Amino acid sequence: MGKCNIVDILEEINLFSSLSEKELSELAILAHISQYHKDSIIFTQGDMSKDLMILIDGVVSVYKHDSKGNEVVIGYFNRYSLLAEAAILRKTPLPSSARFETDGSLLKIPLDAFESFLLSHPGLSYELIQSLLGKIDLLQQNIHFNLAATSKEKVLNFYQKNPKLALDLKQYEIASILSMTPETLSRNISKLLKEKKLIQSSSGYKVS
Amino acid sequence: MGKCNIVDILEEINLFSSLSEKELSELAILAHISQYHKDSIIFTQGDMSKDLMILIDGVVSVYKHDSKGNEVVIGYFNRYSLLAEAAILRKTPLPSSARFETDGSLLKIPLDAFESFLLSHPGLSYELIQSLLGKIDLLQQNIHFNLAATSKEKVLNFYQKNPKLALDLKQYEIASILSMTPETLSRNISKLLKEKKLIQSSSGYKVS
DNA sequence: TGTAAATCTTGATAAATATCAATACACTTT
DNA sequence: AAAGTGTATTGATATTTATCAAGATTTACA
Repeated sequence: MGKCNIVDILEEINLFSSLSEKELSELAILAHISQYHKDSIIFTQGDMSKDLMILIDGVVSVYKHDSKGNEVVIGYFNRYSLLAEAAILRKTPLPSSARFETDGSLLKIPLDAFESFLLSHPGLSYELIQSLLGKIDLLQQNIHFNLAATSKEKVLNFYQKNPKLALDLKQYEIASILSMTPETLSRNISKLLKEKKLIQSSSGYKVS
Repeated sequence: MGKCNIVDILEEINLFSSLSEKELSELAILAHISQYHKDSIIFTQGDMSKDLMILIDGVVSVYKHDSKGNEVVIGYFNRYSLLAEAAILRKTPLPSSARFETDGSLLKIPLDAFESFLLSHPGLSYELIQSLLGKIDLLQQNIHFNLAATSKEKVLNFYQKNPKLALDLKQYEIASILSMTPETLSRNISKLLKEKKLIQSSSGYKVS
């Protein structure tokens, strides 16, 4: 904490790519970094946040609880992801909870400071808009896919799009992301292996 | 077309609420309005659009085709909705198709003109960000809901959230939005009527 | 008003996924 | 190597939703 250079970190974040060194150091004064241990809860559904949060290190899972109390994982995030930015910027209660799955750290910028910074730095608005557009795109893909796809298609798509994540996660964790049971996932993996759409490698499954 | 005053229309659009009369008339020079008849196709999945599109009048349905070729309606839009803004602003192919369900009209602003206008009017960036955040919120709610909900919950939720739309649409259209069959919708309406969670009124169903 | 077309409902059956239970496998720890 | 724990697979069954087919109801309009 004390010894990390916040400017160096800010430089890596796409959202801030339009800012000069000088502007970055102004921003650095507003921001601070917090360290977290594995399994720390970052926020809980219904919370309000006064800080914008950017994940700097580690893996974070974002999840909700369904009507039966089951945890449904919405997604896993890593380095330089904005967390729950829509609710935070709109000052509405957070729609989900988040937890560190590994040790990690978070950059926090007080929302009011960020907002005035935004007003005085038009280039930042542009980057923020791009970032939000990217998010909308992802969400829309997600919706369309989930509407149209069978379990088998979801499984294949997951391994195609997240080969790296697939290696790290347990099957029951993948099942939770795909909102199906581990049994259904297992059965569909078997089918895809038989159809040679997935191939088994030493440490997991690969596509093709 | 000839006789509508574009400035008057622009004034009604939230996105442009921060602009002065003078700025609105600058923008009006860039924009134009097109009239459409019922059933006109506005764009087709895969198209690129060089114009930002804002719905001025009429009802537009946005839809995709699933793997079996069935049309899946993603949503119905009315007055002052931005259409497919994420793909258009990112200059990526449109992820869905859109069609007028009634006669109507569309305001179009060439994308490059809009972009330079955006750069020179920071207040507009702010409004655009708010609009995008609202969209993200909606999409996230949609995802979370669809993950967790049974058909019956989806039906009840639809009538709660869209009482007005529910009156206008045929049941098979509602079924398509909820991505279930008309039969399933009909059976769930019956159940909800029995449980008195929906009440039958002269011209449709109401909640409670 | 009467008829045809469109829409909605109901029933029987099929298909997909969840649930529950048992077993198999893999990785630690000793 | 054996025991134990966590994870994955398999089978039997239940539940949910889709599909197909037939009827009932509503709407349009001639």
